[in-house]
Amino acid sequence: MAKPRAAFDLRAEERAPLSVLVSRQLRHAIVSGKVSIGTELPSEKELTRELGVGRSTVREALRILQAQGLLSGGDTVSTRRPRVSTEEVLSLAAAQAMENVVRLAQVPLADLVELRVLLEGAAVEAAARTKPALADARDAIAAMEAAGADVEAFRAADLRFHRALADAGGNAAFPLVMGALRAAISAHLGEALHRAPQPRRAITKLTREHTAILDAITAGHGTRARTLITRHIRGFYRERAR
Amino acid sequence: MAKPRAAFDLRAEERAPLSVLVSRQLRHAIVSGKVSIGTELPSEKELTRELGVGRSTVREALRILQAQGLLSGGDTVSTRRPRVSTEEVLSLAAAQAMENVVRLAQVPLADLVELRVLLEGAAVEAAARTKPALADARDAIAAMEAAGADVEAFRAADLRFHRALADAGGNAAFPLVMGALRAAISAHLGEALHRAPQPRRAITKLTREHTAILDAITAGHGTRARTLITRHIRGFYRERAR
DNA sequence: TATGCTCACTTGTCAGACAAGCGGTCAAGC
DNA sequence: GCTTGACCGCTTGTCTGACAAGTGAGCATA
Repeated sequence: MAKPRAAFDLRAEERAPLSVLVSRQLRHAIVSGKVSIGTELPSEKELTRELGVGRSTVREALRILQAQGLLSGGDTVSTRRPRVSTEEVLSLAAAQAMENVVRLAQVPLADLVELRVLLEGAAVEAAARTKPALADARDAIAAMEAAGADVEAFRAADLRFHRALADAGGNAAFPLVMGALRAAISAHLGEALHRAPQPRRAITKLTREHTAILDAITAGHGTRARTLITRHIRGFYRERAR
Repeated sequence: MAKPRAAFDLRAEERAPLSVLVSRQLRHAIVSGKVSIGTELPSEKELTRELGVGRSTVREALRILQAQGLLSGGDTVSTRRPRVSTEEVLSLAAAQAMENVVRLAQVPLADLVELRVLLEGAAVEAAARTKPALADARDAIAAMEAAGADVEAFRAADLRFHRALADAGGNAAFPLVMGALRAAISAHLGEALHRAPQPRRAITKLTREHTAILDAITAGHGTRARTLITRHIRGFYRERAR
């Protein structure tokens, strides 16, 4: 296709652009842990030399990895070297991917909400059994009580609370899926809470529900916690969604 | 940063490479449905003209969207125009993103399996209530019975069966998450079935379990179906893993 | 010692070049 | 008339060279 094609021994079978091959190679090095999290990559020119391909190719490969979330751009503007992402960034990328699918496939909001109910229900039930530390959830509730009518502050605290619950389930996969779900859901829902006629009242009600859920967990009442959170989530969406 | 910067009225606040801006713009056009699925994009040169940016920039933007799964390369080799992806392709990309996270975050296999149990359990329970058409699942079982000792054929049929169950749950979000999970799980597990000492026997056993699950669903025994599939999945992974 | 200047290096972007493959046109041959 | 083969343009993939702008390190000066 182009000139040198470097020292790659690509099987003629596998017809993929060089840039894709390069990105795969780098991806493999990353996910296999060969280069650790937070590492700065060499400059583009160095990569050009090391990989034996042109800079455009290297750049395209980097862009692919960046889009997949495996690399995240540095903070400075001009000298920013891409770094191997933290899982934080990566799960953000996964969330966005999920959101893309959900939007393109036009998954109904109700289905997303039911999935959320299922996951969070399972998480709180597990938490009631294992009784992990729930300081974060407690803090979040305190923040909600302090929020008053500040919708934005409440939203942030609500996020923290539900994330804490997902973590408390003890299953590392839950928070990841929940994160993806959250992005997809809020894409549907937008800023529904802002449209509430009486934000202060709504916030108070939701906060009370949160407290009840947390109490049920700490008391070890798994089934009750599940019922409460199911009602909590369903109720919220029933009210807000259209 | 570069020369023309085109007719974009980007706020100086938002410091992002032009290629990223372009990709965002295109992404928006896609997910908002402005360009429909399967549409072929204009050639790179045309995009260059339309967007007022250089070809490298356009190419990087396209690569980003491709990595996100929003665009998929055509089938021909040289004249392949990127097309707006089907959800099929997109959910594949989401699956890969999920896999990245899972591997980098080192989510334990057991957690993934439990999540799968939860989802499929809920799906079959729902299916037992709603009794949707399950012809696909039945076909898949027939294919398994015909597979004999052909591990690859069995795997394909197994995939179809479980996908059919996920679909049967009636929740459009399930199959998407399941797809993502599957990629992550098989990344962990590799080709475990191939290592089974007696593939034929293992296949027969699994097929029997599948049949029992399907029967329970069609009989409307939701709880039983859930129990069976839970055992089925857990058992499989307990045997295969490690 | 603190401050400011200069310079090398980096990324972002563009323009131009070429190889290879695909599709259509058009003429020659049956 | 229909098939076949050469040819030409367009497209993608890749490389190279160029330049603007920003960053940071080293160095000179107050």
